[in-house]
Amino acid sequence: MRPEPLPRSFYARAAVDLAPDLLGKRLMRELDGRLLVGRIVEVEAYLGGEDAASHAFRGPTPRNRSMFGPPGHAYVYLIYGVHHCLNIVTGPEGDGQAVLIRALEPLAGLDVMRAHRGAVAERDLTNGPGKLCQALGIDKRLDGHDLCLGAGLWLADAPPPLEPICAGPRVGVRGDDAALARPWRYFLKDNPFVSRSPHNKTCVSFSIPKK
DNA sequence: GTCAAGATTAGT
DNA sequence: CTAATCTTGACG
Repeated sequence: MRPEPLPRSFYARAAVDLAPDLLGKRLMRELDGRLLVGRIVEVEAYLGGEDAASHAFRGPTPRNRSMFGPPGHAYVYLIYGVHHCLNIVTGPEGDGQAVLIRALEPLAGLDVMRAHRGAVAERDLTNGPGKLCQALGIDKRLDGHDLCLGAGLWLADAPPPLEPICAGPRVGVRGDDAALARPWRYFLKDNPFVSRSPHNKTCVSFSIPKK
């Protein structure tokens, strides 16, 4: 049976609220009749307006226009002209909020991921935003893709992670603006599939607020 | 039009 | 540390 896609209502809230909830969820990728599955272990929240590190900071452009569309869609862009990065659009339409998927724990279809990534260690298949896109065959053709259809690319529910959740500063974000230093990177403590970062040890413990 | 920097990665 | 080389914003 096919895992059902998470409903649009799941994505219709602030990125900083959704981001920690994405940890443990399954990222499903259907490619050439194969189902590739990864468990989300690391994410970063990016806001619109007040967040100078967000691509949405200066308003819509041809590249980032899908960020300003309805929640529950993908925002895929090319970084440094080389690597693709996958974001989940969140919040109200027009806000430009999104959550960057930074690392996965590979669960199924590892042979296909290896074919895309070459001869690397299993932990290096999907432990970075560019790496996981390459492993899952995600590129700009999926920019704007609706994640609520349950086809091609979508997210499926899963039990809450057993690992504690850590929060810390976002990777590769610099500047003087106060928002830039906010702990909007979330990852599973001591999970070996989290991308290597100097902040992995100096993390702030974090709990998902009860509903 | 030119130019530098960027939510990255693999390789000196 | 640097090259890979797409997208954007600052500038003339």
